Amino acid sequence: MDIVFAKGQASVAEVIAALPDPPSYSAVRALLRILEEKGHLTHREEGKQYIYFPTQERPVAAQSALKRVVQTFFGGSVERAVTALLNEDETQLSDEELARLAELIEQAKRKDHA
Amino acid sequence: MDIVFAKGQASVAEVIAALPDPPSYSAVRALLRILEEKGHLTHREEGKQYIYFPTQERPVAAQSALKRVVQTFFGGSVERAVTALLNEDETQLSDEELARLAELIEQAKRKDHA
DNA sequence: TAACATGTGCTAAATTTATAGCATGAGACT
DNA sequence: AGTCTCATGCTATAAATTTAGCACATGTTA
Repeated sequence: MDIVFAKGQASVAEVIAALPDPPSYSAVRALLRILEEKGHLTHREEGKQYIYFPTQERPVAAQSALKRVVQTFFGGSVERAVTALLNEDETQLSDEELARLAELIEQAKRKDHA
Repeated sequence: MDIVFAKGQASVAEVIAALPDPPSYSAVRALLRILEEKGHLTHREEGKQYIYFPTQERPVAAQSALKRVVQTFFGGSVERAVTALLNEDETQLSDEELARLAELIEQAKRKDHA
Protein backbone atom coordinates (compact mmCIF):
# COMPACT_ATOMS: atom_id res chain seq x y z
CA MET A 1 0.00 0.00 0.00
CA ASP A 2 2.66 2.47 1.06
CA ILE A 3 4.55 1.96 -2.13
CA VAL A 4 1.51 2.43 -4.30
CA PHE A 5 0.65 5.57 -2.37
CA ALA A 6 4.19 6.90 -2.53
CA LYS A 7 4.40 6.44 -6.28
CA GLY A 8 0.77 7.25 -6.96
CA GLN A 9 0.50 4.09 -8.97
CA ALA A 10 2.65 1.05 -9.49
CA SER A 11 3.06 -2.14 -11.46
CA VAL A 12 3.94 -5.44 -9.83
CA ALA A 13 7.53 -4.99 -10.91
CA GLU A 14 7.70 -1.52 -9.41
CA VAL A 15 6.32 -2.70 -6.13
CA ILE A 16 8.93 -5.42 -5.97
CA ALA A 17 11.66 -2.99 -6.92
CA ALA A 18 10.61 -0.64 -4.15
CA LEU A 19 10.58 -3.28 -1.45
CA PRO A 20 13.74 -3.62 0.64
CA ASP A 21 13.27 -7.33 1.21
CA PRO A 22 10.73 -8.36 -1.37
CA PRO A 23 8.74 -11.56 -1.27
CA SER A 24 8.31 -13.54 -4.45
CA TYR A 25 6.72 -12.25 -7.61
CA SER A 26 3.80 -14.61 -7.02
CA ALA A 27 3.32 -13.32 -3.52
CA VAL A 28 3.28 -9.71 -4.61
CA ARG A 29 0.79 -10.46 -7.36
CA ALA A 30 -1.42 -12.28 -4.90
CA LEU A 31 -1.13 -9.49 -2.37
CA LEU A 32 -2.13 -6.82 -4.86
CA ARG A 33 -5.06 -8.96 -5.93
CA ILE A 34 -6.13 -9.35 -2.32
CA LEU A 35 -5.79 -5.64 -1.63
CA GLU A 36 -7.97 -5.08 -4.66
CA GLU A 37 -10.54 -7.59 -3.44
CA LYS A 38 -10.59 -5.76 -0.16
CA GLY A 39 -11.22 -2.50 -1.94
CA HIS A 40 -7.96 -0.74 -1.16
CA LEU A 41 -6.66 -0.78 -4.71
CA THR A 42 -7.92 -0.84 -8.27
CA HIS A 43 -6.02 -1.56 -11.40
CA ARG A 44 -6.17 -0.81 -15.04
CA GLU A 45 -4.34 -2.52 -17.85
CA GLU A 46 -1.58 -0.58 -19.46
CA GLY A 47 0.10 -2.45 -22.24
CA LYS A 48 0.31 -5.92 -20.90
CA GLN A 49 0.89 -4.87 -17.34
CA TYR A 50 -1.51 -4.15 -14.56
CA ILE A 51 -1.07 -0.79 -12.97
CA TYR A 52 -2.48 -0.49 -9.48
CA PHE A 53 -3.96 2.61 -7.90
CA PRO A 54 -5.08 3.40 -4.39
CA THR A 55 -8.82 3.63 -4.00
CA GLN A 56 -8.71 6.21 -1.28
CA GLU A 57 -7.93 9.80 -2.14
CA ARG A 58 -4.39 10.66 -1.28
CA PRO A 59 -5.15 13.60 1.05
CA VAL A 60 -7.67 11.53 2.95
CA ALA A 61 -5.22 8.69 3.41
CA ALA A 62 -2.51 11.17 4.37
CA GLN A 63 -4.63 12.77 7.08
CA SER A 64 -5.57 9.45 8.53
CA ALA A 65 -1.98 8.22 8.51
CA LEU A 66 -0.86 11.39 10.27
CA LYS A 67 -3.61 11.11 12.79
CA ARG A 68 -2.65 7.57 13.57
CA VAL A 69 0.97 8.50 14.20
CA VAL A 70 -0.01 11.48 16.33
CA GLN A 71 -2.26 9.27 18.41
CA THR A 72 0.16 6.38 18.68
CA PHE A 73 3.36 8.20 19.43
CA PHE A 74 2.46 11.67 20.61
CA GLY A 75 -0.60 11.06 22.74
CA GLY A 76 -2.68 13.07 20.29
CA SER A 77 -0.54 16.18 20.59
CA VAL A 78 -0.09 17.82 17.21
CA GLU A 79 2.39 20.21 18.72
CA ARG A 80 4.68 17.43 19.85
CA ALA A 81 4.43 15.72 16.50
CA VAL A 82 5.33 18.90 14.65
CA THR A 83 8.22 19.45 17.03
CA ALA A 84 9.50 15.97 16.34
CA LEU A 85 9.28 16.58 12.61
CA LEU A 86 11.16 19.86 12.82
CA ASN A 87 13.80 18.40 15.10
CA GLU A 88 14.65 15.48 12.90
CA ASP A 89 18.34 15.57 12.25
CA GLU A 90 17.94 15.22 8.54
CA THR A 91 15.34 17.95 8.37
CA GLN A 92 16.83 20.96 6.68
CA LEU A 93 14.13 23.36 5.67
CA SER A 94 14.83 26.24 3.37
CA ASP A 95 14.16 29.87 4.27
CA GLU A 96 11.08 29.82 2.08
CA GLU A 97 9.69 26.77 3.77
CA LEU A 98 10.35 28.19 7.21
CA ALA A 99 8.71 31.46 6.22
CA ARG A 100 5.62 29.69 4.97
CA LEU A 101 5.35 27.68 8.16
CA ALA A 102 5.80 30.79 10.27
CA GLU A 103 3.00 32.44 8.33
CA LEU A 104 0.80 29.40 8.86
CA ILE A 105 1.34 29.66 12.57
CA GLU A 106 0.56 33.35 12.50
CA GLN A 107 -2.72 32.57 10.81
CA ALA A 108 -3.53 29.99 13.42
CA LYS A 109 -2.82 32.51 16.15
CA ARG A 110 -5.14 35.04 14.60
CA LYS A 111 -7.84 32.45 14.21
CA ASP A 112 -7.38 31.43 17.80
CA HIS A 113 -7.81 34.96 19.01
CA ALA A 114 -10.94 35.51 16.98
CA MET B 1 1.88 -2.78 17.89
CA ASP B 2 0.23 0.61 17.68
CA ILE B 3 -1.79 -0.05 20.76
CA VAL B 4 1.17 -1.22 22.76
CA PHE B 5 3.10 1.85 21.64
CA ALA B 6 0.22 4.19 22.35
CA LYS B 7 -0.23 2.86 25.87
CA GLY B 8 3.44 2.23 26.50
CA GLN B 9 2.58 -1.27 27.62
CA ALA B 10 -0.50 -3.45 27.50
CA SER B 11 -2.02 -6.70 28.62
CA VAL B 12 -3.93 -8.96 26.27
CA ALA B 13 -7.19 -7.64 27.67
CA GLU B 14 -6.12 -4.03 27.12
CA VAL B 15 -5.14 -4.72 23.55
CA ILE B 16 -8.53 -6.25 22.89
CA ALA B 17 -10.28 -3.37 24.60
CA ALA B 18 -8.43 -0.88 22.46
CA LEU B 19 -9.24 -2.58 19.18
CA PRO B 20 -12.27 -1.27 17.30
CA ASP B 21 -13.10 -4.62 15.77
CA PRO B 22 -11.14 -7.09 17.84
CA PRO B 23 -10.35 -10.62 16.76
CA SER B 24 -10.69 -13.42 19.29
CA TYR B 25 -8.84 -13.62 22.56
CA SER B 26 -6.89 -16.58 21.18
CA ALA B 27 -5.91 -14.64 18.11
CA VAL B 28 -4.65 -11.69 20.09
CA ARG B 29 -2.65 -13.92 22.37
CA ALA B 30 -1.15 -15.66 19.37
CA LEU B 31 -0.38 -12.38 17.69
CA LEU B 32 1.41 -10.97 20.70
CA ARG B 33 3.41 -14.16 20.97
CA ILE B 34 4.38 -13.91 17.32
CA LEU B 35 5.34 -10.27 17.63
CA GLU B 36 7.50 -11.29 20.55
CA GLU B 37 9.11 -14.10 18.54
CA LYS B 38 9.87 -11.59 15.84
CA GLY B 39 11.50 -9.33 18.35
CA HIS B 40 9.06 -6.43 18.27
CA LEU B 41 7.74 -6.97 21.78
CA THR B 42 8.83 -8.40 25.09
CA HIS B 43 6.71 -9.23 28.06
CA ARG B 44 7.03 -9.53 31.77
CA GLU B 45 4.66 -11.18 34.18
CA GLU B 46 2.70 -8.91 36.42
CA GLY B 47 0.42 -10.71 38.77
CA LYS B 48 -0.93 -13.45 36.62
CA GLN B 49 -1.04 -11.40 33.47
CA TYR B 50 1.52 -10.86 30.79
CA ILE B 51 2.29 -7.26 30.12
CA TYR B 52 3.80 -6.56 26.75
CA PHE B 53 6.29 -3.82 25.91
CA PRO B 54 7.70 -2.57 22.65
CA THR B 55 11.30 -3.53 22.10
CA GLN B 56 12.16 -0.38 20.23
CA GLU B 57 12.57 2.89 22.08
CA ARG B 58 9.55 5.09 21.68
CA PRO B 59 11.33 8.12 20.20
CA VAL B 60 13.10 5.94 17.69
CA ALA B 61 9.88 4.29 16.63
CA ALA B 62 8.17 7.68 16.49
CA GLN B 63 10.79 9.17 14.21
CA SER B 64 10.68 6.23 11.88
CA ALA B 65 6.88 6.28 11.75
CA LEU B 66 6.92 9.98 10.94
CA LYS B 67 9.56 9.50 8.31
CA ARG B 68 7.52 6.79 6.67
CA VAL B 69 4.43 8.98 6.48
CA VAL B 70 6.43 11.93 5.17
CA GLN B 71 7.93 9.73 2.49
CA THR B 72 4.73 7.95 1.58
CA PHE B 73 2.32 10.85 1.46
CA PHE B 74 4.35 14.02 1.19
CA GLY B 75 7.13 13.03 -1.14
CA GLY B 76 9.63 13.53 1.65
CA SER B 77 8.64 17.14 2.28
CA VAL B 78 8.58 17.89 5.97
CA GLU B 79 7.06 21.27 5.26
CA ARG B 80 4.06 19.76 3.53
CA ALA B 81 3.60 17.25 6.33
CA VAL B 82 3.69 19.96 8.97
CA THR B 83 1.24 22.00 6.96
CA ALA B 84 -1.14 19.08 6.77
CA LEU B 85 -0.88 18.57 10.51
CA LEU B 86 -1.60 22.19 11.25
CA ASN B 87 -4.46 22.32 8.79
CA GLU B 88 -6.30 19.35 10.19
CA ASP B 89 -9.80 20.43 10.98
CA GLU B 90 -9.69 19.04 14.46
CA THR B 91 -6.38 20.66 15.24
CA GLN B 92 -6.90 23.44 17.73
CA LEU B 93 -3.61 24.49 19.20
CA SER B 94 -3.45 26.72 22.22
CA ASP B 95 -1.61 30.03 22.26
CA GLU B 96 1.19 28.45 24.22
CA GLU B 97 1.60 25.67 21.73
CA LEU B 98 1.58 28.07 18.82
CA ALA B 99 4.12 30.26 20.55
CA ARG B 100 6.43 27.32 21.16
CA LEU B 101 6.19 26.25 17.54
CA ALA B 102 6.85 29.79 16.36
CA GLU B 103 9.94 29.88 18.52
CA LEU B 104 11.07 26.54 17.12
CA ILE B 105 10.82 27.93 13.63
CA GLU B 106 12.73 31.02 14.65
CA GLN B 107 15.50 28.82 15.93
CA ALA B 108 15.55 26.91 12.69
CA LYS B 109 15.81 30.14 10.75
CA ARG B 110 18.74 31.28 12.81
CA LYS B 111 20.43 27.95 12.40
CA ASP B 112 19.82 28.12 8.70
CA HIS B 113 21.44 31.51 8.44
CA ALA B 114 24.47 30.45 10.41
C1' DT C 1 8.79 -17.61 -39.15
C1' DA C 2 10.93 -19.06 -35.03
C1' DA C 3 12.85 -18.22 -30.66
C1' DC C 4 12.60 -15.41 -26.67
C1' DA C 5 10.96 -12.36 -23.19
C1' DT C 6 7.39 -10.56 -20.25
C1' DG C 7 3.15 -10.45 -17.84
C1' DT C 8 -1.18 -12.44 -16.53
C1' DG C 9 -4.56 -16.58 -15.44
C1' DC C 10 -4.74 -20.36 -12.84
C1' DT C 11 -3.90 -24.28 -9.71
C1' DA C 12 -1.78 -26.71 -6.04
C1' DA C 13 1.13 -26.88 -2.11
C1' DA C 14 3.65 -24.97 1.82
C1' DT C 15 3.72 -21.85 5.41
C1' DT C 16 1.76 -18.65 8.59
C1' DT C 17 -2.11 -16.73 11.29
C1' DA C 18 -6.53 -17.00 13.54
C1' DT C 19 -9.70 -19.60 16.22
C1' DA C 20 -11.71 -22.77 19.51
C1' DG C 21 -11.39 -25.07 23.52
C1' DC C 22 -9.60 -27.70 27.38
C1' DA C 23 -6.24 -28.27 31.29
C1' DT C 24 -3.92 -26.13 34.89
C1' DG C 25 -2.60 -22.84 38.48
C1' DA C 26 -3.20 -18.67 41.39
C1' DG C 27 -6.20 -15.59 43.96
C1' DA C 28 -10.51 -14.15 45.95
C1' DC C 29 -14.59 -15.20 48.46
C1' DT C 30 -17.83 -17.94 51.30
C1' DA D 1 -11.89 -26.77 51.88
C1' DG D 2 -14.67 -25.73 48.03
C1' DT D 3 -16.05 -22.87 44.34
C1' DC D 4 -15.38 -19.02 41.02
C1' DT D 5 -12.88 -16.24 38.19
C1' DC D 6 -8.99 -15.18 35.32
C1' DA D 7 -5.10 -15.80 32.70
C1' DT D 8 -1.79 -18.73 30.61
C1' DG D 9 -0.02 -23.41 28.40
C1' DC D 10 -1.08 -26.29 24.98
C1' DT D 11 -3.16 -28.82 21.10
C1' DA D 12 -5.82 -29.23 17.05
C1' DT D 13 -8.17 -27.20 13.30
C1' DA D 14 -9.67 -23.61 10.09
C1' DA D 15 -8.56 -19.85 7.29
C1' DA D 16 -5.47 -16.82 4.96
C1' DT D 17 -1.15 -15.75 2.86
C1' DT D 18 3.02 -16.98 0.36
C1' DT D 19 5.17 -19.66 -2.94
C1' DA D 20 6.21 -22.33 -7.15
C1' DG D 21 5.31 -23.15 -11.57
C1' DC D 22 2.86 -24.05 -15.94
C1' DA D 23 -0.24 -22.50 -19.79
C1' DC D 24 -1.32 -18.83 -22.68
C1' DA D 25 -1.22 -14.32 -25.05
C1' DT D 26 1.43 -10.52 -26.87
C1' DG D 27 5.28 -8.14 -28.41
C1' DT D 28 10.26 -8.21 -29.84
C1' DT D 29 14.14 -9.70 -32.22
C1' DA D 30 17.14 -12.61 -35.04
